[in-house]
Amino acid sequence: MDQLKLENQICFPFYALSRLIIRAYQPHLEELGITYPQFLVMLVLWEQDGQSVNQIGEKLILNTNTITPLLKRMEQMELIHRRKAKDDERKVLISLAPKGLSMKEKASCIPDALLANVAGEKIERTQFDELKSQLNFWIDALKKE
Amino acid sequence: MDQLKLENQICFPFYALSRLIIRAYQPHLEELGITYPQFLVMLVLWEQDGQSVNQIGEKLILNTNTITPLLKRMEQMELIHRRKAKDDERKVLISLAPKGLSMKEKASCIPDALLANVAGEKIERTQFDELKSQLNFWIDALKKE
DNA sequence: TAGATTTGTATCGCACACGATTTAAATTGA
DNA sequence: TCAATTTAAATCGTGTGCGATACAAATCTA
Repeated sequence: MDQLKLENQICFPFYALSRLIIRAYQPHLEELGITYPQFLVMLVLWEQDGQSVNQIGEKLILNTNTITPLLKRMEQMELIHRRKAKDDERKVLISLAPKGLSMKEKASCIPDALLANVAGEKIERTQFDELKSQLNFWIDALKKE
Repeated sequence: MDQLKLENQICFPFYALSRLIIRAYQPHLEELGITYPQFLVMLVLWEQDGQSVNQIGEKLILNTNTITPLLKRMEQMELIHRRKAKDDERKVLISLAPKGLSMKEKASCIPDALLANVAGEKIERTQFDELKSQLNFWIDALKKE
């Protein structure tokens, strides 16, 4: 029955780390006035402005029932605009509002600030990329389920 | 500005994997009638029965404002009992009810079933432990924040 | 081309997460 | 010893996540 011990679970560390990471982000994101999932949406839009709800959801692996209210809150905050696509009235296109666009500069230092805080100089770049590719292997495996 | 690309974030994979893992667990946990966080509480109690709310929260890295309602739901389902500690009336001790205790046997096959489904034979035990120890390094680093 | 199906988004209900605050019991200290 | 402090849970409000469902626009098909 040892596989039922918490310390022997591979899944719990992912669950715990995910929340700890979001916690670590929070003081930085508070200055921007957004949450972590909202920050992820901003990342996706900064990379490519004007995407449909579905496109954003696929990249973040989130369903519309999560993203729709999230985007509405971001619209309220005047970070983004929501408008129907002309070629397909079912689609809702999300684009950056001025406030959301200008936030990019302030956000650019966050990833580095976090790494500096948490890992110090202990993490090597190569070790880092190795870990990331391992994580992506798992993500792909689980997405196919 | 490349560090603002989603694919260059180390944090997003953890966030995504955490949710994908919970998704993968769900069909197995559905048979038991519990959720993933509830399953984690069961793991903690199966390992050691009769712990305080705080003790459980520390192990799962969750605050009482998350655990208290979660435990109340589990009490409703007759999986656990909640009673005040005799030596310290502030503490609420959580213990396994018969239904929660007998669930252990049915749950014992879940971890293996998941690994078999997802990873097939591709994951070596050693690689597995290596990953786990890396995750724990990060967890410890972030818990100290 | 009209009815059936698919697609894109939204809605509903429930269960986490968590910051901030509250309450009551236990402990501390002048 | 008794008021101040600390500690353990609970409560409140907001924001995700997600299964199930609804609904309208677009597409398919007989």
